[in-house]
Amino acid sequence: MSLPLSEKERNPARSREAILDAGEALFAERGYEGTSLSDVGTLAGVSRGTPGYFFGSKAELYRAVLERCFSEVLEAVRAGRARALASAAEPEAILAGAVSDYFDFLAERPNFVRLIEWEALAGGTQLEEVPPHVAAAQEALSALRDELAMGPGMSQDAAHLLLSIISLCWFPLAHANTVLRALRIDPEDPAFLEQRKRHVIDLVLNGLRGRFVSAGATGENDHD
Amino acid sequence: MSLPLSEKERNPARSREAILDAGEALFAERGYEGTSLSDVGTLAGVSRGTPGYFFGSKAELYRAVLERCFSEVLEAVRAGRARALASAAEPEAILAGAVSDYFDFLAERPNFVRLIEWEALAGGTQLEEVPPHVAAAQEALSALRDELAMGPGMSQDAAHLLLSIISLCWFPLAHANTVLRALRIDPEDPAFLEQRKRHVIDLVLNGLRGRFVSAGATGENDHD
DNA sequence: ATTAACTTGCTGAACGTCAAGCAAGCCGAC
DNA sequence: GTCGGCTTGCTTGACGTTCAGCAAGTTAAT
Repeated sequence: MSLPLSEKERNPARSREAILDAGEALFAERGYEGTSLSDVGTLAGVSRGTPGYFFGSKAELYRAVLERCFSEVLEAVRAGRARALASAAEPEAILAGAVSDYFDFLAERPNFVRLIEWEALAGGTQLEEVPPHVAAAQEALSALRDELAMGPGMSQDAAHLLLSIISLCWFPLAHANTVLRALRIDPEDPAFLEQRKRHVIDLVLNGLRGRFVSAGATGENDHD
Repeated sequence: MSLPLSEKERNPARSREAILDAGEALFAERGYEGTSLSDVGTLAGVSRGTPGYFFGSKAELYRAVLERCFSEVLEAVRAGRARALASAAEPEAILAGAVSDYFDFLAERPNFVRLIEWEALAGGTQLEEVPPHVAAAQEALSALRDELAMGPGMSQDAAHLLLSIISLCWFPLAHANTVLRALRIDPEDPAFLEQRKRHVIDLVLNGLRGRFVSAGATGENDHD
């Protein structure tokens, strides 16, 4: 009979998790170079050397953090896709809902956004070796193609649309300290976030209707 | 009479410039923490200590790099605005041209994009103290408001539209190594860039027409 | 000769990694 | 049941490297 493991006992599983959590927080906050294993240890409540003991090296700890993060993302993509497939709503409403979900997903995961921003600057070399990353992107792309029932000729359009959705949702989160601040926008303001989400969805839907739908059936975004 | 200053003579102005150039390249490539003054000196063709001699400290060199970068940006914004004011074209065409120009501007300045990405992750604390940064954003916003002849009630819409334009142009450049690679897009491909630019302009124009313009006058983007 | 434009040597701090050490649990022998 | 040896979890000290900043030195221009 194993008791719930009091705070002070040995517990490798909990130590591992604590180190992963601390690593995620610190790598997201300060980047790979800006984070020392000593800091990770301190934040995790273990000693200087323990992160190295469990993960072998700083690089491997970093990769483990990325891996765990992207598994969560991939899961979310699959869940979203399943929900879309099961839904009886029309494509526009489904797309609007998906954009809304993605927007919220990112807004709730600043660590994820920042980790990828660091990776983008570092060249994305670590990211390539994290399988769920590519899988998540590819599955999202397939889902969008399927949902929009696009012919093979329009597959480029799906990629562009997906890229635009990601750009629009992502950028305000990544650049709260630069562009948004210069524009005197407070990214914490929930009113801004709501306006923003609506604006993004409108842009995407208008873009989707594009040149072949007249401007009659607008004005209702009945997602959420 | 001063000759064109041969390569080896002393020349503080040229050394300063060389150090600024090297600093810009290295800070953009590796970030503030990842760049050593020794590296800057080597790339600038001077010794280890010279960057410190001219700029006092690493932090001040960094700020000087940002300052020079943003002066260029501010100049470009003002030039663009002047061109728009002098143009007799209709607002849509002017907006399309401005988006196209901004798109190209960013694509030609990877250092600028990367410097700001690093700043975004560092909290933007240095950026705040670089006056041209805020000025450029504010002037771009005013220009957009003026151009679209927006009433005071729609000023939020102008900010959102500007933010969207920036997001759409910026993101593919910043995330060539992460999202684009996962989507199997080659960001170097000129065909992609052209498609992308068109897509962004279409999104923006469709978004602008929004709900009050019918889908008749589309299909021609006669900018460039 | 004096000043400005550099260069070189040095110092102290920070960091990743490795190796040694210690303590807590486990397990079979008795 | 307890004792001795072994493994595992974790800490601490040490080494080599890197770097920013300073100080002292050296060379070129005026």
